[in-house]
Amino acid sequence: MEKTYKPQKSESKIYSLWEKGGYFTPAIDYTKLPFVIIMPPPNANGVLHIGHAVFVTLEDIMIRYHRMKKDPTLWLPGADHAGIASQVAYEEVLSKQGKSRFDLGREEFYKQIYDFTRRNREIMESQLKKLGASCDWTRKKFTLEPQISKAVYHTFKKMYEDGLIYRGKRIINWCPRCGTALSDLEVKYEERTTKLVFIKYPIVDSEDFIIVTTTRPETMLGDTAVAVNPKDKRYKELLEKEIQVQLPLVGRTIPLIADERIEPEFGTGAVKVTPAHDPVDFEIGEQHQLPIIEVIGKDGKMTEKAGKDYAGLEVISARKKIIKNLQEQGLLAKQEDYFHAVGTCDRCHTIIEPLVSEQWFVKAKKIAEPALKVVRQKKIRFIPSHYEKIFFHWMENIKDWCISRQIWWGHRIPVWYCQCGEILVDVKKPETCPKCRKSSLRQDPDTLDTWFSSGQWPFIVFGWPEETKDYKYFYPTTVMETGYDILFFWVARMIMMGIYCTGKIPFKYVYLHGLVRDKDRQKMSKSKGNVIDPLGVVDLYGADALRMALVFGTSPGRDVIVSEQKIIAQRRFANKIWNAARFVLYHLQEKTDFLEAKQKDLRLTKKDRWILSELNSTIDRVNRSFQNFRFHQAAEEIYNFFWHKFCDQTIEDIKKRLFKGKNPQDKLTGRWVLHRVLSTSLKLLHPFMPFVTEEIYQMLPGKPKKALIIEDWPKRQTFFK
RNA sequence: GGGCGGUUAGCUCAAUGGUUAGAGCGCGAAUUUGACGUAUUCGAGGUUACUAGUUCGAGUCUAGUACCGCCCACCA
Repeated sequence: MEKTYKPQKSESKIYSLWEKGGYFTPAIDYTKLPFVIIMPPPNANGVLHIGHAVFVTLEDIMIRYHRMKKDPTLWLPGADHAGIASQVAYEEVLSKQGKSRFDLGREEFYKQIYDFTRRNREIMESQLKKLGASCDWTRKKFTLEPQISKAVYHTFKKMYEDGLIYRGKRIINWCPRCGTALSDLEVKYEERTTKLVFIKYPIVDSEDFIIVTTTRPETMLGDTAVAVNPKDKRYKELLEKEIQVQLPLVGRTIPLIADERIEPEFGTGAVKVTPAHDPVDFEIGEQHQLPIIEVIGKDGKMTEKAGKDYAGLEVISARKKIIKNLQEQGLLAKQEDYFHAVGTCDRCHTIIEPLVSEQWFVKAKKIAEPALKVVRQKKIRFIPSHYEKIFFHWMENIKDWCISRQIWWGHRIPVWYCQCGEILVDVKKPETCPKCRKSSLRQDPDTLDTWFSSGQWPFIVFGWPEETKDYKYFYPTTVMETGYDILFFWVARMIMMGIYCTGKIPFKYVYLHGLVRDKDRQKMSKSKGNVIDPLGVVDLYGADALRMALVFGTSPGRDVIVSEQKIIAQRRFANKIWNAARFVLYHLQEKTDFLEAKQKDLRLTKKDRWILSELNSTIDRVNRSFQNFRFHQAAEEIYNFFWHKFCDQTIEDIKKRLFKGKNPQDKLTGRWVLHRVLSTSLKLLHPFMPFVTEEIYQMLPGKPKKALIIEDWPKRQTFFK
């Protein structure tokens, strides 16, 4: 054995030993309940980062533990096409070549991005292996493969027929850069300083004005009313008179209306109403039946309806021009600095334009109710449990979910339009229109929100809606382990869609981990230059050290702090295990009589009995920690036991006996204790540090199994004198 | 505006109402020991943010205060 542990020499060899053994594929056993984790499919638009290493570590720990406990254990790997994210990523690649997706055309673009994601998937797969992920590669899935697409279409059709999916012209979040609608969740609010503008709107047949307050003066061109709170005394008289005001610069007259939603304390208490470009105004407009005048287009520029002075201008330049023109006409009351949150695109940080547009929506409230119910009934448990409250709060206030995206990369919406006006929803293109019998059907050009498909992941990976053997045995799954940052995006949707589609909860436990931060608690990002590349760490210090560093000193739901120091500390531990084993194996190989030794052959000392009892209580504590999803605690227990009890005390103690002892029975006992404690420790350590423990196990004399990965999880054992 | 967390050693974090509140790193000292210098041994370092309560017993439970962080949200 080498003097120090060299992970580079063992890891790939060990991984292929496991792969060749077929240990990652569970045997279906109807007499047993399976333990199942569906891997959160990494986005196929890049390589793995440290955040992925966190989920690999946590999930692999659970998987290896349950596999050793002899539960039929399945960890199903996959990859996500990640609609907008991948399209944005590939458009960046193209723009470096001076091209856009329009230069390629839809078909070619799709083909290229497919290749791009396929290459990434191959890299990711090899990276997962380097991290030691013991997932079942025979069952790996990709969200855009035909069988998955078919299931996604099936769900769309089912929901459409059940009236849960509808098409409507409503106000949505539009990213002018990505050129697509977004769901509310994909809008990130960023605090910015802008101007709060006070504009005088002249009252018709009067010398007076109403001063409105706005942060978006350019949208005034599309105003169709001015609104105040009905309880606002300042405007009581004007409301009673049912006055009209004249829209500055445009000249149109618009009514003064009353609406409860207007806060009298804000600005002057009077607000312009632009149903086409503000979500609240849209609602007010619907209620008061106001016309919708769209003055900003999907390109982020002013439209024809904005008038010839402004048409074609970017929003920002239109704003400047409007302020200037208002000022010239003496209609600008004042301007002040204003600090508030503006919606930006989650992917590209461009300011979101609320626009009225025809899109597909899911009636979320309907499917949210049963999801809320099962969590309230504790049929699904969150770890840590306080995320339940966060989940409730979001689910109780859920709004309709816009699922159509004007991008090319993703599942194309399974809807066909006929010239006769008929809308056909099906899993595949209908031959002819059943109404007019024409065959010139045109498919909806849009694609589905990525989360619409990933929301079905826990069951479509098993071939649902077919009642496959896998589906029947492995679904519902056991644990959904993922980051808290996608609780709403993903977890909530999986629960809703799981119950809706299959009538079953998709998983029993939701374990949420935190974000990875550096030792100064900074989020890791390329621009900050503080990213830790997990594969670089593996090459330098070994996968075991990385895994242990990611679990040590963390707790569920809390952010994970990693530093190189912490990884180095765990590499030292791997080396400690190695060297302890080196010592023990040296003595075990000398004489293997301990393998046949019965209890009566042994003469256990007080210290021997102490370490055996410590081993027992370590097993108990580790088991308890596993039951409570406290993996860090389990890791720390074994670390402490192995290093500070077994190495520091027992090995030092038995060392004397083996070198200087005269009595062969004492020596045999020493070897027996060393073997017993080392081999049990290897099992306890294996879920956390699979490589070094397997490497040592392979050298263990009289090993009962071909590999440690399929060993039996240790049980407490009682020894008498 | 609403909600959810956090505040424990110099730093980053653990701790299921129950011994003397623990790790890692860092710091100080010793040790070349027959597995390990990527080491070992020993040590210093804490009013568990603050105030009041519940309890035989509180870092842990309750209420409040102060800071810090995150999430959600239609003050335009």
